[in-house]
Amino acid sequence: MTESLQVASGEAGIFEQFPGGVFPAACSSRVLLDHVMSKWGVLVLVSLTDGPQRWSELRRRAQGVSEKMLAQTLRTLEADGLVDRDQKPVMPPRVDYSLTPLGEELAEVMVPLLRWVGRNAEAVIGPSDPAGSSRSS
Amino acid sequence: MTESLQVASGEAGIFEQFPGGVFPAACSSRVLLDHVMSKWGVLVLVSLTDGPQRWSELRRRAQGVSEKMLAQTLRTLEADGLVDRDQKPVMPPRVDYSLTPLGEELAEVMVPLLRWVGRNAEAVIGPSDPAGSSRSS
DNA sequence: CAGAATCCCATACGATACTG
DNA sequence: CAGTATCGTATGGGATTCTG
Repeated sequence: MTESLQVASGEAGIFEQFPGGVFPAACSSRVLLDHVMSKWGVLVLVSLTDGPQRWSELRRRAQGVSEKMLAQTLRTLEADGLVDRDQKPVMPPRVDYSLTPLGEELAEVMVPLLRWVGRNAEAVIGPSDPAGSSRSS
Repeated sequence: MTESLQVASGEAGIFEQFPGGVFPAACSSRVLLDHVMSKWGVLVLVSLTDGPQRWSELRRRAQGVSEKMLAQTLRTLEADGLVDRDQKPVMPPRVDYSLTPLGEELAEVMVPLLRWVGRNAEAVIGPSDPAGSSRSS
């Protein structure tokens, strides 16, 4: 039971990498983890899996994202070298976002996770009960 | 380029599952995604990969987590059927947390992502510059 | 169309104190 | 030890307005 996961992941456990804890607090891993696992970061990255997309396209596909958060997310991912921004000097302006090679690499390990969530969400959470299991405080 | 990811993930693209967008807003997938990708949810799940652990152990390993957030995270993950809570009726109290079979399944797709982040964090973020790439607003 | 800037609120989160 | 309860702050994040 305990070691099955480490075998399944193909190599030794993740804790050989970080013996003291999961990830040391306040290290670069935590920062990147927060960027990448952020609510909108995940959706943007996975959306771009489908190929280069424009701003308005991303807004539609990552349903519910505000302009502010989309801009902030894209700037963060771009600064991290995961997303490429291609602005065409035309009028009206046209900007295409796409995954960098590094971003594609990340997406390769992200997509299986998303697919798992998609498969198991209804069984775990329920058909349509967003309030049911998010009772905080 | 565009389709390489879908090939790499072993099956068709994730968008056959959700043609309209990444995930429809306000559906169960989003809820589970938020639970699972939450800052502490990730660390707790991955920490439990190493086997059953006690409350105080989890607090130490998920460095920086507050008691409040650890409790909240564990309750959410338990309600989702990802984490099992085993309270022994002894004094002083002893509680062991472990992954359920479903949780182990999730961890199997989560660990590769964490390993990728661990490998690439320094190259992407920098050795120790948490402020450098998180300039928001 | 593709954003930037501003305002403002909800809540995520941490610190502290208390309990079984 | 393993939590709960309460409080205060920081920040995430939406709505709106403005610009090239």
